[in-house]
Amino acid sequence: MKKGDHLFLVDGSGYIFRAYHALPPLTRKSDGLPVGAVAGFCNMLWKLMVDARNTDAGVVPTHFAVIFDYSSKTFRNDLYPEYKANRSAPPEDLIPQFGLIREATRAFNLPCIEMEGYEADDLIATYARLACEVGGDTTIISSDKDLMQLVGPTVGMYDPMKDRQIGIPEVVEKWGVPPEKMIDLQALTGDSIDNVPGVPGIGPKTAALLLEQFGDLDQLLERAGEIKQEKRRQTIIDNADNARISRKLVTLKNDVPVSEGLEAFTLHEPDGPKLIAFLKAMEFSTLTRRVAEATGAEAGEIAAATVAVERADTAHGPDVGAGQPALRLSDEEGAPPTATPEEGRTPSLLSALRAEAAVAGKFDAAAYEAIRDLPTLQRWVAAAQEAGVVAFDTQTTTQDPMQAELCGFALAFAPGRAAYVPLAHKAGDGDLLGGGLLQNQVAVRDALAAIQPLLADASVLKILQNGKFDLTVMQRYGLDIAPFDDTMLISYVLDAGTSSHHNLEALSQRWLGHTATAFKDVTGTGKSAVSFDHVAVERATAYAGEEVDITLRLWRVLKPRLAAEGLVSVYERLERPLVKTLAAMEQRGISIDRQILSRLSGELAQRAAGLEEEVYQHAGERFTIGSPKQLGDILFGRMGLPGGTKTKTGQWSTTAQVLEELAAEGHELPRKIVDWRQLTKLKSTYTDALPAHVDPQTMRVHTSYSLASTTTGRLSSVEPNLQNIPVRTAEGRKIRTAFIAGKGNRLISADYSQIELRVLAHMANIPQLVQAFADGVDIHAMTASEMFGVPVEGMPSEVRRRAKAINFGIIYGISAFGLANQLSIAREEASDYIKRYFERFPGIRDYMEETKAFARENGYVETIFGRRAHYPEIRASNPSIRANNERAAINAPIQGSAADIIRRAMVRMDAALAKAGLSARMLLQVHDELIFETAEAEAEATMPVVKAVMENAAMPAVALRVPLQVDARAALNWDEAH
DNA sequence: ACAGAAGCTTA
DNA sequence: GTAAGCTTCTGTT
Repeated sequence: MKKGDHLFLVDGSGYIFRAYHALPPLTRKSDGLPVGAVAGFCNMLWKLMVDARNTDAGVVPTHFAVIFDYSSKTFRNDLYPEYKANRSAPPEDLIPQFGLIREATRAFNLPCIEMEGYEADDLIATYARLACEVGGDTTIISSDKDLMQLVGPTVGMYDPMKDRQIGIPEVVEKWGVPPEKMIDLQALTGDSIDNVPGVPGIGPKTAALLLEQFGDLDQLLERAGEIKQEKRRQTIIDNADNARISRKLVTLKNDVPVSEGLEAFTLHEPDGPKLIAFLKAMEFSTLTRRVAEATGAEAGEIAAATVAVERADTAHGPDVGAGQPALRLSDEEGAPPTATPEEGRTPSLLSALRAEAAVAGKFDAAAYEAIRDLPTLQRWVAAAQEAGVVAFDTQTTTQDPMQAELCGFALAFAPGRAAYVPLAHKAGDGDLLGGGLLQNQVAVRDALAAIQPLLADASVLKILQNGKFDLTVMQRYGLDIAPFDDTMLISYVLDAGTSSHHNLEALSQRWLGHTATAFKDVTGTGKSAVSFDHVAVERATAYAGEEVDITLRLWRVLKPRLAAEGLVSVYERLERPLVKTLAAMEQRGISIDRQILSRLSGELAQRAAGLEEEVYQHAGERFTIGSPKQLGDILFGRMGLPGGTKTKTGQWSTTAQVLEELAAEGHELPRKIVDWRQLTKLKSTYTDALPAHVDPQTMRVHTSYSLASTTTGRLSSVEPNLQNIPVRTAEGRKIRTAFIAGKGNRLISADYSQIELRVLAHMANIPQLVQAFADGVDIHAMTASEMFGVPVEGMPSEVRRRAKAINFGIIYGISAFGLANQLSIAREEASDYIKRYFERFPGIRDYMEETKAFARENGYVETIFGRRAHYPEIRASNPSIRANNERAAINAPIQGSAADIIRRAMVRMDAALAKAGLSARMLLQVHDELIFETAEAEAEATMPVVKAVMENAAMPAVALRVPLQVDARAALNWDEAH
């Protein structure tokens, strides 16, 4: 072990008890052998080995050992015979698991360390010290407070069950003292479980206070007479000896004469077949599958290990886990694997190795080459072709790919080996109109001709970051890019939810430990900003070279994780193919009628102005109506209306809901404010903003879809957002009439009916819901009928409305508070509804509880198609944060599965239309709706094809228990088609 | 010039 | 109660 290495020490004994008590259901193998703690232990080890770099610290172990207690008798019993004397025997069903857990450790190819006369904690202290002396770092896998005295600059702790790092600040936060004072604190507080006496009546808060005051235990005992509180003074004086003996008991021994050195802990690749044999013997099917996927082993071909388990009734000695392991694998233990070339590594180890190497790799901007002539470019193309993998990135005049003009492009075929090809950089300052083209640049036509064979070469994988941008730009210049990988999307598939940003800067920081040069630092900001073609070529080369170098290195780190974590098919089927599909949709754009919008804008302006005057009349003064602060002061301050709620910043809330309630009580002003807000919202966000987005060349509106900005797998739409065009009110729908088909064409809108409830019915497998969807009945009416016993025929609309709100609530991870809010009813009443619902649909409650448990266990949830959404705060101790995460975790598989289904439809759509001989073009996606434009004559023939693709989109990957239903309509504008 | 809060639009 | 993006106002840089 050397400087920079990282040692992981797992507190095996501590973990056994925690895993046992944290897993409520008694997990047993089919023969009745209890294995819950073993399962928890194996999952934890696997997660640590595969995912270590996902932790906040982003550390990867180079050395690894699992430490156990040998027996309950240690040198501490010589100091204090009562030490741990009142500890009761372990629970009966835990006893056989001690040996199994040691065997599990060996199956993982990890050293299993224990020593007579010492506790695991002493061994951990000793190894942490040894690692520190050779310059290495240590992470102790435990949350035991007894180990916190070891925390320091090179030693941290990690709690795998709460996914929490424990460093110096966390110790101070929890105990009020730094780690080096933990010994004195424990000496004062004692420990009833371990029978460490301490000083009676002194708890952690008081102990921290005293240590703060006196510095340390010796000072405290020496100057105890200075303590002001009489009773406290006396007990400390009386118990000084107890405190001293307690200190000896809690002080960990860091000089145990250990037999194994740190070299023995070097982390080896797990032996797939051996591990799988053990996991199969334990009947851990999920983990077996994961390990098989990650190690490339064929689980079906590996026989379960034969087991001989020492049962509780035959156990002997104080600690049944001690001594000989209770279980032997049938096959011989192989020799530890020696260093193997990279090609032989499993994906999980490969990605770990690469993550480590990537952090170590240095960036040198001066090493990037500016390609100034065609022969040099051709040499680079040849080198990239030879490498088979090349990162590619465009530099352009604007961020909008529909407007962007190419300034140059960059290539990298190995870490540190990057070049930039300036094509259109201009001379001097940007003020001078058309500041002439610089000399020594390859002509755009020549450069494109040179690069085209590379970008189209089927044997060369192009690595892009947010490839939709580069693909769109290059397609506008007539070039296609295939095949390609997209590092942004790989990161999104792996880490949706763990991190909200998958842009180059964030990924570089996280995975390479490298702060990427900011775009703004190159082009300037605000008024003085210039477009990239006005950046000096040398500077541009440093920037563009760095970007593409980062992209290539990220790919090397992230790509193997897809296989290691079983996410290849999500990436290859749901993400990567959508890049091309969306690029095409964005380039097509949609036609809008600017006259309609401009006329609407005028009307809205007039009506808003009229309302504005009336508002001033009623208020008795002129003020900024759009300022909630001023409005709140006038309504609830000066006018003295009964104010309802305050916002979290203490301002009066003036939401539409509050104003509507006031209006219902007969106040006129709030009504006018609500109306004014609606009109100005429509005007500013839609009628005025949309025309500004019409592309001068195409005369159409081109939105941009973001593939990686939601946690659940939905797309989002920006600049402009075409996924929130009004529809609910008549006034708002007028906006939709401005979205029109081109001359001689029709728009087709096709939307899924109740897709999320159908997904829920499938996932939770609820008989009544499945039947209702099979029968094609009104699902909300059916729900109401089940809940309230009201027949569907002649059902009052209010009853159905309530059931509908509950159905939506279920999808959103229902709470009584939220449902009460939605229906404007008392929370108790909402609570009753929910109770009644769960009585009628107990499977839904089970499903929700199982989803929460899965999320707590794994930190993420999965869609039907295997997409993951991470909720790292699901185990937060703050009940509000935890509840928020639980609701989100319940919603994500439902919303995400629906998102996956429409993604699958979109990926297949263009080919299906082409195959049917139809010319319809897919233009927009609004979560459960697709908008097409087609020739009028083909509209009728197009709809059944679209419907079929959408309704069968889950197949063949998943056969849903319920049919999907799609409604399609054709019309001249979006309002009528919808 | 930018950031956060409040509010409103969609599925 | 889920998931988003955009505009306005307001206070800070």
